[in-house]
Amino acid sequence: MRDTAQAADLLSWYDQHARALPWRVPPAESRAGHRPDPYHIWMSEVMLQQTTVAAVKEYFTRFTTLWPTVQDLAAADDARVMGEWAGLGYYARARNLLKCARVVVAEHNGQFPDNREALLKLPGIGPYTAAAIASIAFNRAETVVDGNVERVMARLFDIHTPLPAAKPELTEKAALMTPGDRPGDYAQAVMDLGATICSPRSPACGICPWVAPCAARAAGTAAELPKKTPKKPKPTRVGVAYIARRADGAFLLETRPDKGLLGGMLCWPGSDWAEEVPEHSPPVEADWRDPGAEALHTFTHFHLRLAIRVADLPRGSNPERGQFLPPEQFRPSDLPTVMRKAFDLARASFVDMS
DNA sequence: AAGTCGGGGGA
DNA sequence: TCCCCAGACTT
Repeated sequence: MRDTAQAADLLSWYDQHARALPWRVPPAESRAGHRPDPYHIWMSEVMLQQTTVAAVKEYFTRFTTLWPTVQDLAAADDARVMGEWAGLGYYARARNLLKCARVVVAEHNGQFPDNREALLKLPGIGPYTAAAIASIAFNRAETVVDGNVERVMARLFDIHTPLPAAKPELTEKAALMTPGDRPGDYAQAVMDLGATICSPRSPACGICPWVAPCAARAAGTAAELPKKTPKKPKPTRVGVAYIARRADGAFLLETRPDKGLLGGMLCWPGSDWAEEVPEHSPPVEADWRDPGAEALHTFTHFHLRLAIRVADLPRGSNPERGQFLPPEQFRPSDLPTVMRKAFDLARASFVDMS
């Protein structure tokens, strides 16, 4: 039942068209038996969860430069790692990244497990990432099922069941296609195919190595697959953020609790976010002014209109919330995007800031 | 099974 | 605008 001929067709396409990526071992070297650093594969795969290759590249280079080994990362300061992750989103990934690095060092002698089952036990590693590390880093015949693979399989077999209900069936088909030879290259090949040729809107069937066996191509349904169950509309929430600067240039900031939205991230103190601005008081008594602009931002499941208040504080100021960060310890790039937007709008209100 | 959790780029 | 992206985790 397993189809090795089609896998071979895809692999020869990959040998010619594999994208050069910072974490990737090119197919020529892979065929020669050279394996990538499991630490690099793990790092890239976690960053790539629901995130585009283009967005990940810079972060991957930065992280692996700052922390070249899993031991380096395990020893890193939490706030530093969260700050470097700022802007990439899904911040639970960064918290789990650190947890996972520390487990690998403490319980696995600094070596990533080489099989799917053991990898699955690690924080932040789910079915996809476990299969990706096992196949790509250790060349095990595990099947990766990401958004690309779901789309490719739905088309290859002309499956009209909507996602996520179709996931088990698509996973089964993907497993049947996975070869015993070069499974790591095959995993990357099938994802490259989905990313470059079997694209969501207008698939380039004319140059697809799998055009012959593709059932959706024959049926003329490729562009409308995979079907997905409709998603809910996003409500709008509102809130207020308070940006205060002390006379010595220190800003009043706080670190969010690990759980929930923007967990563990450096943020401006403020109200909760709801349909109406919740009852609240500013983090410190001050002459708050309104810069007259709101930060507009869209999260996964709601839109946010974040009003801003700005104040200059005297040296002896005693806030009820947050802590002062001196200017040499405050990098705006450590803020999640919505908070950086708010800061950019507030800058103009501090007359002596550019 | 459904909800939570970011952000950006392309159509 | 809307959709998508090398998903994981919680409820």
